[in-house]
Amino acid sequence: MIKTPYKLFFGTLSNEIRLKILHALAEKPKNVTQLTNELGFDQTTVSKNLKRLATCQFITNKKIGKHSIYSLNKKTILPLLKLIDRHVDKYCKNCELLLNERI
Amino acid sequence: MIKTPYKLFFGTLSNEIRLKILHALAEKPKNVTQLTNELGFDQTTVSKNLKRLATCQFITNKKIGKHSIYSLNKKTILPLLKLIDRHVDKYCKNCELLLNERI
DNA sequence: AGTATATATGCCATAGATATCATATGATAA
DNA sequence: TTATCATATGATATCTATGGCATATATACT
Repeated sequence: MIKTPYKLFFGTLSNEIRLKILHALAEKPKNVTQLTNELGFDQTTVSKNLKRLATCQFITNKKIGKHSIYSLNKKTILPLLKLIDRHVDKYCKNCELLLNERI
Repeated sequence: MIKTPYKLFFGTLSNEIRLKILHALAEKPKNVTQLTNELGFDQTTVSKNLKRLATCQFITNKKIGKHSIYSLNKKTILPLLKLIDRHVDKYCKNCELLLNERI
């Protein structure tokens, strides 16, 4: 059980697959099959992670026929990632090193 | 092994204890003992989570004698939390409901 | 109806993250 | 030096989160 929005939201963003999905959707809206082919994960894995991203409203979806098309919520995600990028730039130039050790 | 900065940073923020530490440090800089007493966790737990927060530069520390004083990096953390707050306000008014179910 | 395609959900083994115990290191004072 | 306080680290048991299998649901077409 997730207790706070912060934990829910940041937890959603701390997953490689979900980050890749966000990246893939940054280009343009895509359906599940497209994402599955592009990313190479199981379709059920993609679906579940899409659900979690949608729950957080980081993405939205629109059903058209059999297809479920997901779009990035750019208004939130882009500033969020930009903030982290600026933080890395400003404070974590040597961050690469830390990534190789367990913290 | 943590592979990307995003996963590292967002993972750091998706933990109750670390969020509480950030909240406690928002008030003023504190040392490990103060935080331990205030939050009620084991001292070693507090120390380790402080380390991870410091690794991400979300907090900084200054050693004075035997004491290690930690301060919030307000320039990053405050805008970050504000961004999430605005997102919740804008898109996730009913978010409380989702928090009670597994995603 | 049946078939094919697209997406979603329940279950579960397992990988990953976590808190705590025991212990170590460091710093100050007697 | 020894004792004490403050903080940090290593090992480990436990808990959580995860991806993928099997399956279910949904939609469209014949």
